[in-house]
Amino acid sequence: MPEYRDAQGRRLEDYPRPSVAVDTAVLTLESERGLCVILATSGLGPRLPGTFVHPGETLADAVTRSLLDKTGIQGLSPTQLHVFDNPNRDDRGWVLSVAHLDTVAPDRLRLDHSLAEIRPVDQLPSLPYDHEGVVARAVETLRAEYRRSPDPRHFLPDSFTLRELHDVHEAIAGASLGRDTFRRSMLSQLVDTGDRTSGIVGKPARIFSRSEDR
Amino acid sequence: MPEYRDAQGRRLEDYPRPSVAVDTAVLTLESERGLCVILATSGLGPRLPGTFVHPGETLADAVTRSLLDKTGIQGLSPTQLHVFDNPNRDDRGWVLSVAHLDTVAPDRLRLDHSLAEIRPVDQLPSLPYDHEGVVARAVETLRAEYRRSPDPRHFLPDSFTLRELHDVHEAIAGASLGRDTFRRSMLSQLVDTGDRTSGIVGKPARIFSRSEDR
DNA sequence: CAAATAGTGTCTTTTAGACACTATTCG
DNA sequence: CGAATAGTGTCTAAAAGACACTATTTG
Repeated sequence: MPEYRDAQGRRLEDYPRPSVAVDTAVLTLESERGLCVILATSGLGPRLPGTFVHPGETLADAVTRSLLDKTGIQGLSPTQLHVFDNPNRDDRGWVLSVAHLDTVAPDRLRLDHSLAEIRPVDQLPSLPYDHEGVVARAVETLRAEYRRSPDPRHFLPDSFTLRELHDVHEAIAGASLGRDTFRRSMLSQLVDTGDRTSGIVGKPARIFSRSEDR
Repeated sequence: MPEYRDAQGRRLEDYPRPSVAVDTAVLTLESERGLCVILATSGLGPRLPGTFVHPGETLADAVTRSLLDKTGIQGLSPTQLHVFDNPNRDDRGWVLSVAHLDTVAPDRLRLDHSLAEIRPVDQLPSLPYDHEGVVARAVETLRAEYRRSPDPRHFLPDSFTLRELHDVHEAIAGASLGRDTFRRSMLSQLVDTGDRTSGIVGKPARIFSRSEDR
């Protein structure tokens, strides 16, 4: 690649540049405690997992790498939320941080408990930098996604009952949702597999799957 | 400030860092052509106004500076849209670009026409980098804001008639909106000033103002 | 059969949309 | 007065919400 120089004969590297970090709120569901976030616990007190972005990497690459290194989990589909850009937000110098949301289904969560802990989003400890704001944005973004679509983050397996989907939605919304309206709005967005549950008390439930990849 | 060093005794500046740019889709309304975007026209072909972020600046500062320098307009309230982060997106090297949306009311637009032109968002020329995607995101974001609130970007002055508001919403939506439903949904979100229009044909219209700063 | 859960039918309330009709101004 | 625009009243259709009732399973 021919080296670039601007009108003053200078390269990009001759101008001051910020360090760029990523910080990620990984949200998951727990049956008892509802919507939770994963916090790294590496001596300095609880915080969101993050790292500096390396050359040749995308932001999503950096998120995935930081989650593996800092919490032992396999990242999925990081979504950008916001760039925190206060020039004085980090004592170490000029650091921009790109906040992300990621999600992991409870049954796929393999967490290294020596590195991380799981906390309900409404019972957070005090977090450094802008991390409490990141969690708030992550929760609001996830709620907006689930208002539009049955299970866009695949918290459930490929097929599931309406009851299971209802429980997921209530956990994410942090509120109860009304059986009738929920059923009607979801039926039009799901595919009936024709199968039924069996082996548990009560009338067998229809088993549905997502249409396309919603 | 004591100089920061990490566990390897290195400073932040010892690690590779990207250049960080901002690019902004400034949207405005024209009575005949509807929703439009401002394009810089500086010899290299039309493109969104942008600049590299300087030390000590926020991203919003950089947006404001670039708009003044490249188009002669005074920026208002830049909103972050997305970070474009493909490591190879710029020939000059590793450059992240933070896309922004800004808006300017037609009567406050003082454009330097030797530097910039105004184009309807549905009649764009071919744009470099990710700039067509930026415009698309900007338009979608603005439309979402106006679905939720009467005039969050203050395209209209402090007081206005329902007709004027209706025209703004149709221009932004790029579609006609239905007089009755529009009226009903807006009345509950506006404050009746008690004044009426006068001097124009037809029944005088009530003049409303925004409640709070919506 | 009793308890538990799934699913249906139906009624009411709310909201969206259409549209005719009235009201008030200018020229 | 006629053209133009603002505002109201009312009807219908669709959606949201409540709730009783039926259906089918396990233990």
